[in-house]
Amino acid sequence: MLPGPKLDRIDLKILAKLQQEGRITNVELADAVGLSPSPCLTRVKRLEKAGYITGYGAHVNLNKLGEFLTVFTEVTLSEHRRGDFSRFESRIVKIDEIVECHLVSGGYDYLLKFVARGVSHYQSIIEGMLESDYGIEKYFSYVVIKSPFIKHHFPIQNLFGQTHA
Amino acid sequence: MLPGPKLDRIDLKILAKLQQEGRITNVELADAVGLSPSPCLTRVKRLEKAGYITGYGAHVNLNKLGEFLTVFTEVTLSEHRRGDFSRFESRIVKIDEIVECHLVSGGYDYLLKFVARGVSHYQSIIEGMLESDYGIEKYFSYVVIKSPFIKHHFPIQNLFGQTHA
DNA sequence: CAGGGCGCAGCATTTTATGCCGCACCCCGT
DNA sequence: ACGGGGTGCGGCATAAAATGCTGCGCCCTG
Repeated sequence: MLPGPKLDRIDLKILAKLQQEGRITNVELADAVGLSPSPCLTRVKRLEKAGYITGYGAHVNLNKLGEFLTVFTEVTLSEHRRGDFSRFESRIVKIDEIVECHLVSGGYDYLLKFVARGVSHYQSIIEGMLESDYGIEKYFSYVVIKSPFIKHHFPIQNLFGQTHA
Repeated sequence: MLPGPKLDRIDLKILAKLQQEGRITNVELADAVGLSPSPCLTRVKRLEKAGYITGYGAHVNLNKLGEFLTVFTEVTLSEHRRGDFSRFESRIVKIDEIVECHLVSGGYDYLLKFVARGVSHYQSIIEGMLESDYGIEKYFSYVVIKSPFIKHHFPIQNLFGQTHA
């Protein structure tokens, strides 16, 4: 038994492949994982329906679109009661420019990732958050100068099997 | 052939759509952006070739695969000479478990994102980096407890037009 | 050893991808 | 204003892929 309840080796190969080539044809995918198209498609549909695959997306090169600003922002909430977290989360998810939200352990509460037109745009979003009742005690911004790499996939092969390969 | 004004409104709609539905059929995409399939496909191919679209990927639900560890790590290099940065970057890109690398302004140099099997796995990777000559002066780890949301797309519509729509 | 269920390959049909063609529109030069 | 050239679009024909159906072999179980 490899992973959780119902994923075999072939399922993992499918996930790994689709993670890196999301628009591969089912015919090619089937060949890559050693199945014929029919059962391969069946598995993909099953993985989608079961929630292992939550969607597909093109990787758009932001830098080619223009000069935009990416910022990682550390946020500390002023209160840490039941509800303060969910309230904060439910509000920021509506802000398009906040593309990621992580609750972390350590010196602060949330690590957010922003994508904005520039510093003034970013600043206006932050100010809006401070003025409204988001429950923010303090924040700190780390402007991204460059992203040497962003792999759009995690190492499925390393997360499994590595121990008894 | 300057890289800027090569994209018209339709191109942006294509990018926005593919960002969120990377496996949409060309027929549906064409309909969504108001073109017939032929010119739509031509544009997509052009956007891919020109580097606006760098690839496609499935969004795999890591949590459903098991209990894994995601960590954001702040790294400060010991030296900041020409070459120290590129050397560091060229080495860490080879580590599968490091899925993102951002050079930031502020209190440290790099913000890295790790995905590992657990703390011991993460620790072994970090130790390997410290023992080898990566040029790391110090680091700090922020373990991700939960990721309330990760949008796999940035707000193309907001980054444009908002100012002169 | 026999019965039942599951997953796979093969096949037929529908849908999509892709390349080709002629037409309309726009920009330019005359 | 008129004519020529280039670009991009829609329509059409063909190749390829997606999809649903069917029968077979394997494995578990009694």
